[in-house]
Amino acid sequence: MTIKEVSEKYDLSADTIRYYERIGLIPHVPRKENGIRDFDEAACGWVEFSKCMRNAGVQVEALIEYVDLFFKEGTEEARKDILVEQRARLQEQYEQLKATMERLDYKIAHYEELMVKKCPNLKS
Amino acid sequence: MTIKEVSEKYDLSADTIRYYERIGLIPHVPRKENGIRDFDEAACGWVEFSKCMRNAGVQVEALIEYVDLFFKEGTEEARKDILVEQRARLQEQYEQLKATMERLDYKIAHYEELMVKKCPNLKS
DNA sequence: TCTTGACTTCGAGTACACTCCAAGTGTTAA
DNA sequence: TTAACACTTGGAGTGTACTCGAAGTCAAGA
Repeated sequence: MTIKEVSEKYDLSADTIRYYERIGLIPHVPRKENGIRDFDEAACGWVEFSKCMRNAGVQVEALIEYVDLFFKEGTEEARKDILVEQRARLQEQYEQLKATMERLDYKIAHYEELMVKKCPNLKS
Repeated sequence: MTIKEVSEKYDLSADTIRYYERIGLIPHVPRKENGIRDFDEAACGWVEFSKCMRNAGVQVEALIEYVDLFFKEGTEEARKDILVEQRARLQEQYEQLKATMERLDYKIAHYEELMVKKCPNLKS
C-alpha cells in the first residue's frame, strides 16, 4: 500500500504519517527497492493504532516510548505501565468531559427556555 | 479578590488569567482605583467557567465568541448555537475516549496475562 | 523524449495556548 | 526611607504537534 492509500484509508495526511514515522511514533515502514514506502498489514496496524490513540488525546511522547519498547525484549512490564498511565489520563479527561457536557446541557436548556418565553407561538 | 487569590482558588496561573482577560475569554475584570484587579463574584464565575470549559477541551476561540455575544442584546440564539456546537464536539471526543479506553483495557489485560504466564508464582 | 504526478528527505514554518520577561507603579513592614 | 513584594502592561518566547516547501528521484503516458 502506498502512503496515499494509507492516508485515505485512515484519514490522516501523508505528511502526518511521514512525521509519525520520522519521530518514531510508528515503527519504520518497509520500502520498495526504489525507496518508496510500501505499507504491509503491520505498518497499517500501527497507523490505525496511533490514529486512535492520538484522537483520544494520548501524547505523542508516550506513544514514541511505547513503540520504542515494543521492539525490545523483556519490556512487557514497562509497556504495560505506559498503557496504564495513559488509561488513567483518559479516565480523568472522561470525567471532566462528562461534567462539562452536563453543564452545557443545563445552559442550553436555559437558553431554550428563554427563547420559548420570547416567542410563545414557536414552542412547537 | 486579588488575582493571586483567584489563581489559587481555581488552580490557574495568574498569567493565564490575565491572558484570558486580554484575549476576551473572560470579560473585563473590575479594577481598584490603582488599577489592580479586584475580582467580584461575577468575575470569579467567569474564571471558573472558562477553566471548566478549557479543561474539557473547548476551544479558546469558541469561548471568546460566546463571551463577546454575552454582552450584546438579542444574541441568545447565537449563544445557544455555540454551546450546542461545542456540546457536539465534546460528545464526539467522549465516544472516542470511551473506545480508546476499552482498547487500552484490552491491551493491558493482554500484558497482565503475559506476565502471569512468565511468573506463575506471582499470580497472587 | 518530455512532462506529469507521486513519491523521497530534511529543514523550516505555522497554529494554538499559554508562559515568561522587562519596565514600571503602589503598598506594606523594618 | 528604603527594601521587599505584589501588582500592572505589552511584547517576546516556549512547547506540542503538525504542515509546508524545496530539491531531487522515478515511473508511466502523450
